[in-house]
Amino acid sequence: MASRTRTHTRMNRRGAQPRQPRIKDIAEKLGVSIATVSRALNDRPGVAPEMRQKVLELAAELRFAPHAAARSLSGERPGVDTRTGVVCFVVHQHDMPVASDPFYYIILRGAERALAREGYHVMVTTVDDQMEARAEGLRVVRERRVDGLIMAGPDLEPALVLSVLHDGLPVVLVDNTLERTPVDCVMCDNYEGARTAVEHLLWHGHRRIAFVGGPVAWVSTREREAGYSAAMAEAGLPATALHESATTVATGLRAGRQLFVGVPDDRRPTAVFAVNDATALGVIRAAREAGLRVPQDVAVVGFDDINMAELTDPPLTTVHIPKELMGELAARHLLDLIEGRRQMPVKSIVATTLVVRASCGCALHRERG
Amino acid sequence: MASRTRTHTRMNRRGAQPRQPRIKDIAEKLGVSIATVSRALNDRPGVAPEMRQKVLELAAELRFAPHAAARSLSGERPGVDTRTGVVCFVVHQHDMPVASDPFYYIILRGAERALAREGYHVMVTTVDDQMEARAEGLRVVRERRVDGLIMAGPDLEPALVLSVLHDGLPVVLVDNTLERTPVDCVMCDNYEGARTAVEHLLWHGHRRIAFVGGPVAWVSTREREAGYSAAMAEAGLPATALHESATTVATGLRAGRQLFVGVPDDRRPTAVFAVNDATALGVIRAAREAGLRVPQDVAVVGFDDINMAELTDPPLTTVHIPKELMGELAARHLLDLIEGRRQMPVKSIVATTLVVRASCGCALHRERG
DNA sequence: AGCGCTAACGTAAGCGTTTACGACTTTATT
DNA sequence: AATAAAGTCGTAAACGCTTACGTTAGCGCT
Repeated sequence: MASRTRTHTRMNRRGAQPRQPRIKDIAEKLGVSIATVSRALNDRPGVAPEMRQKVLELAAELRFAPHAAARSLSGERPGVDTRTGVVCFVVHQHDMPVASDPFYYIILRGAERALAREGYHVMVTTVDDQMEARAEGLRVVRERRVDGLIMAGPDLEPALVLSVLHDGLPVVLVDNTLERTPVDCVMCDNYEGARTAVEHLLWHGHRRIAFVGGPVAWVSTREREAGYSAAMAEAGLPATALHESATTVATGLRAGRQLFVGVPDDRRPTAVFAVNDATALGVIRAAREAGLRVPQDVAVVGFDDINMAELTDPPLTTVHIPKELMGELAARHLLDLIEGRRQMPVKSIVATTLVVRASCGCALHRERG
Repeated sequence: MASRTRTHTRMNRRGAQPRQPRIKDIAEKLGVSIATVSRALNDRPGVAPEMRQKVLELAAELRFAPHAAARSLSGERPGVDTRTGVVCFVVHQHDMPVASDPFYYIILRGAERALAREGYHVMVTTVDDQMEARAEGLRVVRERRVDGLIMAGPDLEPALVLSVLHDGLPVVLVDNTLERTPVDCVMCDNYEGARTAVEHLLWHGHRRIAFVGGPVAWVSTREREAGYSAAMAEAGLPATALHESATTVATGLRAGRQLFVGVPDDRRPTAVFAVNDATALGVIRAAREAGLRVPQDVAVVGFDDINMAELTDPPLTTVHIPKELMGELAARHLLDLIEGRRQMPVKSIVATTLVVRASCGCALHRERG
């Protein structure tokens, strides 16, 4: 029960300062009742225009801001708006060697901006693997009465998602889905992105193209592999897929070694499609270790288009994911649910685009090596 | 007044589900008063051990979680703990061409973990340049009664910081300071880091070393430039510093062009110390454009040690900043202030370390080009 | 037996806000 | 001119929780 403990220090730390104005202060200065002030501030009927005007002016002068906690507390009655104006962004972090992957934080930024525009605040919660989360659910949900959640991460515990869904809370998944479950989600087009990437490698003339993925439990791995397989099958070529326990430079390196060392030239893949950029970079390293040149001896394409993809060696050809847009979409979907504008869940898939740089061999084609 | 508007939809969206248990439910089932339940749950004296036990068991069984809003509302009385258990993480984003820099989000992650450990929740707020922030202050502070703030970003509006300080709220600055103001802050050792980096370039034999920085208004630029200047002065060499309007690949590129194109060989710098990694990578690009090899013709050292620094071309020699640690420290400082364990502000400076890779020329020295 | 004392619990007020309802005033209608 | 209707505002209860204070029961003591 890792609950915030109330210490012996029970002083109101703001006590020294003049405290923030309440509607009571406004009411007294205007000689009216607090009900009138509340109505005026909330644009409710039953207030004379001049009075409303006076209230708003005084409120602005006093820099009045309604006490959010009191406001939503007061609302906790049947038939009344009960929203808190707070949304929780949950990101699952593997306590693995910290991928240090800012992927989800860029999504967070996109979501935060869209939510702030509508007056909502965002609470961030990271949950890690052996968290007691499964046992006690999300504390933030039960204690803070958040209005909804955006959940991101490749291996969200389905039980966790289902538990908040069962509580009737609006949920939007990002970069993940839950089969057979009516839940909103925002994905990028993993399948088409992968397919396009592989087709590009095929266009380059490659025939032995390998796929390096993460855990099959991850949706992104499965969908990207499906796109890869489809492209290969269409070209009448066999598919060979490797699966690693994560998608980091380290796992890419390991997979790359498996593909390159001790493998005869005529069986070694001439191109690799990696499930993400970090993996791709690991594969490139492994190729170098094995004395292979990229892209001349092995072409490599990634997925994600991380910040520095154009500055790697060689500049990485990769499938761009519009991360901020995904965050913004997730926020908008969530707002639709919270404000009751929609009942049926929708799954959004944003388009990806192949960003052609050098690691696929295009620079060679253009005679600019 | 971009306030969350209450729509016409005034339904309690959770109404369908059985609502969460309140202490009243526990009290009724046990045939005691709510006061007793509250005391038992909060470890206050005046409850018989067996009764306390029964309350705790039933609470666990019902998955009871105290309503945080009600709890802190109830506390808003003189002489009583008024904390909300919520801390706000403010990050200033320039609405410039989106640096897309996850720097502050990695700090956020570090902070969030440390805060969660103590039972606090984190609210994220981004403020941008022309925000009404200056006019109306931080909404989240006034409405949500957060217990404290961690503020990050190179150009935090001092007025904004001062306004929350004036409200008596605990504040910790990260990667920034406020001169002549008693405020906690967590920095990395910009001066020593820069100095060490430049000394390394001097050790390589370079004499014409340029500095490419961001706005002088930014503390990081000033301190790193100071370290650079000190090292140069000590070596009896003149310093030449360029200042750009930001610290991105684009600004690095622009500065690099200024340093390299149309400059005679004997006046061109043979090494560049860049204020951060993005800038360094821009400089490297500019060098390439000018037909210069890195590190043979121009050595480059950065600052930050971004995720992909070892995978750039060439692998970037840079000064490592322990970002997660900075976030964790900021969180701990803030908790000290909130819980009243400390009055005097402290400034923490975490050590940086030079990570030697190839862009400084060390690979050549080791005869491993 | 009477006293004071303490432990255990109940009662009720209060935190800041919203809103149902009622009271009063003004205007419109007959 | 009487009355209904509409408009404006006040009163008070409620949201879930904490806590000051009051009450009761049990104890040991003289």
